[in-house]
Amino acid sequence: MGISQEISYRLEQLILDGGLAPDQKIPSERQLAERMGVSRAIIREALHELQGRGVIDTFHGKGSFVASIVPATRDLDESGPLMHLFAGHPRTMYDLLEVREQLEGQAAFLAAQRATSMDRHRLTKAFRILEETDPLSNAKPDHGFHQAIVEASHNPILVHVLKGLKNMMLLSVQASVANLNPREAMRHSIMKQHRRIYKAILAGKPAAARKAAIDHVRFVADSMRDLESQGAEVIRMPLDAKHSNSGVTPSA
Amino acid sequence: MGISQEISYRLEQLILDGGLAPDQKIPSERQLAERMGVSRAIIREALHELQGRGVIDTFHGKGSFVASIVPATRDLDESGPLMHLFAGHPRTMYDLLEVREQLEGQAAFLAAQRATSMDRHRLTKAFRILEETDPLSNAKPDHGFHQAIVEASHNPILVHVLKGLKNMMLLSVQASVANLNPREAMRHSIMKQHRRIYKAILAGKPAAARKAAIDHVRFVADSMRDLESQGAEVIRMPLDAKHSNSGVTPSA
DNA sequence: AATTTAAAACTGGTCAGACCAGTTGGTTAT
DNA sequence: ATAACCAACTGGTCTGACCAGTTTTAAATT
Repeated sequence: MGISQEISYRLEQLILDGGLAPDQKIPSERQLAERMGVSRAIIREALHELQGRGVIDTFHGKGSFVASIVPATRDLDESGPLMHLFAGHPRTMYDLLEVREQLEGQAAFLAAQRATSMDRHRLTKAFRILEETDPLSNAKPDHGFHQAIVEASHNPILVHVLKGLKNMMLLSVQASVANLNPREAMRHSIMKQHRRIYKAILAGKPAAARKAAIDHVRFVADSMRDLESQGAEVIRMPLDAKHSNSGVTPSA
Repeated sequence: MGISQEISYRLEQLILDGGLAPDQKIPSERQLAERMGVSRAIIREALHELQGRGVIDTFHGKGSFVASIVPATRDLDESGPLMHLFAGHPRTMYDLLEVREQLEGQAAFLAAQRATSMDRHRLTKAFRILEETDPLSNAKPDHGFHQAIVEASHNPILVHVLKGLKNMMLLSVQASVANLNPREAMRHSIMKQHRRIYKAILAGKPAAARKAAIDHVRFVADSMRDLESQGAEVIRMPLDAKHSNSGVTPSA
């Protein structure tokens, strides 16, 4: 074991021992370096390791903080530690949609055959809000609707996985639906798709619900693809050299 | 995000997408530094992050290597509390399978339409090993086969999600397939299913591949359900730190 | 020639000091 | 009081050197 490992171990120990509580600030790299009698490079390497393990989060100019153990279901604030990794890759958006397609489909399927009366009530409520809002200017209702569906599936794993994917989604693109071209035809299509999903679930038709959900996601994906081919800037990709610190700021 | 993160993303993507296979050596730090146009310090920090996530292992004087799949990656450790919540609840197993069903299906689908010649080669290799081994006494070949499929899908997100699910799987039950009742009929069924998946992918028939994969997972799930109803002890929950191996040895 | 040995030539590990780039808070000028 | 500004934080990156294992190469010995 190198010194770097030892340091990360000691830091981790420090955190776990209660010396440092979640969201608490960690001493600066220079301080740690001096206090532990080691170069700053080592400290940085150790911190990166902890960062990789999701133990801490680091912010330029502010410092490093102990990661909160539980994401706390906040809106778009934080996502899984590992999730950040894929975000920013150009292809990631479509990779995500390919996975989401199936999962949303399965969620709708299960919802259709498992939704309780309370689920149906919540779903209806979410759907009404959705219908009353412009789906292209506000993504939240859309969010709520899909969330209601997956929760009605009564599969915690599914809920968890989709939540993770949705977080990644937000990191890859500002807001999937919101960025779509506000053409009237498209707006109408999306509403129609939502209604189709909703009705299928309420009617207790799993197969139909699945198909409707899959078609919906696929439609969104295709729309984005079209937009992109038209030169619209939907996807950010800071991969190569002159990356310009694009897009999503955690605190905003 | 800093350059350091970007580098680790790029490396990660490279590894997950099959550019670098497990146990394969990663270029030296100095090489990477020059090739990616950054300082060696950055490379080291990026590597430490991957190291923290268990993606790679580093040895003084030798180099860094892609970690073998086996070691308990802290991947979905983000769901730490979640894990503890889920594990122990028998239903979790089936929740997992419900999700996996779709994902494996999608993986097979994509593999069928995207697999390169190298993918096919790896898949074939994995399949041969699978056929030569008793699927009920050793879960590793099964693992390898499914892994080869999902990697051939060329969707890093899918790879990641399925890996996470698989980890949760291992926590819920020692070894899904391995614990099945070694009835001759079942053994034959499973082999047949594997072959069906394999052929569909090689033949480039996405729809058929998906169906085969879904049927396979569903079959396993049903088998477990049957077993459980017969009073067999299928579901275990080892999550505790101490008890190392009481009962079934994962044949490590 | 075959074998042993020693020396390059790798690899990662650590250090030092410098400079860039965000963030923050206090001081000053308005 | 408010705005503008500057100084002192914070992390981010670069450079080049040197130490410490490992492997390869070439010389020395048998």
